[in-house]
Amino acid sequence: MPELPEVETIRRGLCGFCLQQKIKRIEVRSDKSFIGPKEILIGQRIDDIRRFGKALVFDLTGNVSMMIHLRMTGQLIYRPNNKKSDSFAGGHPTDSFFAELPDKQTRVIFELEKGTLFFNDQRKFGFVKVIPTEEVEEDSFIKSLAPEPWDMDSEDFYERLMRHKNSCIKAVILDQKIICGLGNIYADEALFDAKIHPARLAGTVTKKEADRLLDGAKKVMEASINSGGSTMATYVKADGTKGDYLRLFAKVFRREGEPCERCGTEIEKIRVAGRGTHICPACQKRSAK
DNA sequence: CTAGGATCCTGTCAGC
DNA sequence: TGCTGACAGGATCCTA
Repeated sequence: MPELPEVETIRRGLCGFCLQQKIKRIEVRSDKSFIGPKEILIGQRIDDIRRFGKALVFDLTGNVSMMIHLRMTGQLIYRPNNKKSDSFAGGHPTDSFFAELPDKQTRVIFELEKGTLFFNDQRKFGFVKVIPTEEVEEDSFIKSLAPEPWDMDSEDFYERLMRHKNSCIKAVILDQKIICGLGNIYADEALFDAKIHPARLAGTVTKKEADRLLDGAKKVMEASINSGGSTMATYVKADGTKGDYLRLFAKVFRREGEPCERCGTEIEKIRVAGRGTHICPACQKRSAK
């Protein structure tokens, strides 16, 4: 569920809390959520946290890394040993951010020197995977990722769309092998920004529209990253305040029934590519413009 | 090769 | 209250 901006926000946040800490102990509470030998991570120090699309890679000493993918419902929550210090939570927003941990959804616990990192994941689609550091780029998931919008020029993007002429444009931009970083929220927001109906076949998208869409994708994800809190990652102070960042940010996502801020038409929720999809039916016509 | 749908798993919510 | 089905901020696998 976390998309590129959330994962980037988590990366930055966790860097501030976990770098240079040793992993003292790992408790795996769900075998499905942890792939590989956990023993070789014990005693290693966290040197760096990298991001590949929506996946995080923790590089440890000893030439070993661990990839963490949150998929739909994963969360990473850091709690300091000193309860007066700030904690950090990011990922699928639930009350676990503020709860006593571990809780029912805790799948892996990383005990560090100064605190504890909890990997929570309601649906168990996410995972932690141990990989030798020099093989990270060869991992089949990471290897298959397309460039992010900032690293793709508009001609390249248009050509990629035209390779999937008969798929809905929304399905195409959700495919991480075609363009990397968008998920269900930012796909809807980018299509709204570019005034393109999500159910249109990619082959009907003009070059000019593709340019707008690529710009829109950059714009909505940048805005989210720059908002600091992003849409769901959030710093949790000792007094724990909750904020709905998504509502501040999203123009269409989960706004069905509300007026479009561009034209006042009621936002609708439809189904495209098997996913809940939010559009302004007036701004996003089914034909090219 | 592409395109579509089912699937992994758990929880919540609307409707009866 | 209790049941049922739909749905969920992702990605893969299977089928045609």
